[in-house]
Amino acid sequence: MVNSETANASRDERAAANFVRDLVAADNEAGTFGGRVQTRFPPEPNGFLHVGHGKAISVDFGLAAEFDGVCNLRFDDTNPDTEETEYVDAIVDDLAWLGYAVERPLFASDYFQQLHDWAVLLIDHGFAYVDEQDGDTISAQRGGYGRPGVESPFRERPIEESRALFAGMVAGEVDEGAMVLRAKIDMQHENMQLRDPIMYRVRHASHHRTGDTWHVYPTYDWAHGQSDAIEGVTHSLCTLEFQDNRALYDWYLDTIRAVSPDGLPFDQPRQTEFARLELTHTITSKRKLKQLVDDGTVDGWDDPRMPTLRGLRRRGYPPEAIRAFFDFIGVAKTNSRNEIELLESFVRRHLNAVSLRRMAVLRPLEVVITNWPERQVEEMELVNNPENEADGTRLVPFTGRFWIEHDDFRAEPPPKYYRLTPGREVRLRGAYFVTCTGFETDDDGAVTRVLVEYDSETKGGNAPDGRRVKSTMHWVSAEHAVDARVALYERLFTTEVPGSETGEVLDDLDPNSRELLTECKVEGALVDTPPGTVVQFERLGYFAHD
RNA sequence: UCCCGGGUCGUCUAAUGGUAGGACUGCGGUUUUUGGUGCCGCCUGUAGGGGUUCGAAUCCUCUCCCGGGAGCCA
Repeated sequence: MVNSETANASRDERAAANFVRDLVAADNEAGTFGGRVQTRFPPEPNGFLHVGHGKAISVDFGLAAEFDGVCNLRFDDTNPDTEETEYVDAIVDDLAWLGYAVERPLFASDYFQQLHDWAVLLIDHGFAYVDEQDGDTISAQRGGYGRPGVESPFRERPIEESRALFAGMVAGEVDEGAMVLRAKIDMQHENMQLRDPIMYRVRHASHHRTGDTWHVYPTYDWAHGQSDAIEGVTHSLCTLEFQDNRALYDWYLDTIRAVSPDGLPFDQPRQTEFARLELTHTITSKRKLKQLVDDGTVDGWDDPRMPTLRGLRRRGYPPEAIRAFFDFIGVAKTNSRNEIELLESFVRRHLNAVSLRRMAVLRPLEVVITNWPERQVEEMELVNNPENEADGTRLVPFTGRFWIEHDDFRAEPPPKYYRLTPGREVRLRGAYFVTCTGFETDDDGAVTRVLVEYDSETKGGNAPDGRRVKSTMHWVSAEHAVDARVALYERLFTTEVPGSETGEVLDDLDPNSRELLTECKVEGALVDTPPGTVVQFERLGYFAHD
């Protein structure tokens, strides 16, 4: 079950817009694909998945699950120059983390032979030809928007000649760039995608799966629709920039069907485009992310500041929250940019419901209870999760010397400051009321130690006489504090493109975009528990133990 | 310039010919053993002009604006 969230998914009674869902439902009603629903998620294994891919995954897998259908993970590994097995494994891993475990991924490269045979069929029927012009020439002949293209001088060459030349390409007898196989469609077509697109190019690179078996590799367009058809995909969902490719997608399938002795053994899949995810303050350009990794701005693809799925994972984003976010924002054709705050709100909502609370002091300031019995240690019972009683309580040691947050004391308080200040009584969470009786400073006047007196009648944080305090503060016993490294997210995005210390490498980022990385500081902290869990933390959002 | 998409609060999204609603953000209040959480409230929107209709965000029409498209990338 993919959509098993209850608390998180029901932010709005109404389902978010999902025109693809409506379309699939309509197809089912009309019996278009015999009630069958099959989708696919087709990443190229040339990098790590980021949050933008997450939406596509959610759409592809989520929709299939919703209609009791199937969603394949199919690697679009048609370009040996850029693809590596390392990425295949990482993508499978990220998918599983997001909640979509794939038992057996598929590969476009598994269809290379079939694709080749279909290409030969198209040649034989005069629908494809070998062009010996170079790339610049072909590009120039394609024409422009509103300007017709020019037909290649090789366009009308004899079928036998194209067939022999293509065989040579396949056999590895042709240099890279010397020839391509092109579909013969229409050089005057107003849709540029249909001006004799390239089906095969020569590459002598070793492919991550097929090794040196092939010397020709299919282009995206020639591979995609047929791969869908071979697998029995009914709904081929992709992003908006492929809208113009749909005509070609259909042309290839229609043409193969027309010239095949047996036709195609499946219903023709239908491509539908939806808007990709854009998030404010978030880079999803693979090139720019790679730049950040390569120049050491971040520690790697899984750096918590990265918008990659593995970055989000280390950042402590629960996959359930991410999926709930995707459900909420819906699927539409409108070009849109979601605010990162909306994603964060889902993260907070989820974390608030499930996180075990712990106290942690980031910038410690020592506090001494002057009337505390020497060497006395008490165990205070604190609630693990106020949102869920079942999470129980824990015992936290308390002594006469402890740390509080530096910001929680002010020698000279500004107006409306309710925390510790000379003469004021506050509550130490789950422990005692204490009243500030003084403080010590160093030569520069900086506060080094705060002195308080405690009221022994207020154990647990309640005064028998019913008096109240304006503020409750967290603390960690100095004697028992555990030193931890935590990844801290005070604000979940950066405010500006970094300055000189990291700025140079990012010159080609738009300096006005304010879209860079999530602000993330990895800091030392004194916590009341050993590392190991994601916990929510007062005022700061939340943190994850490193 | 040609083709294809798309325009509802600041943002995302409902309303498919019948009260323009929700969430996020922001602001204010309230509760609270963390200034968190919760709860309540406020703010702001149908790109524009014509038309059809008792009635239009919705249908027609013209205009404007935004996005994508001329890799041997995907």
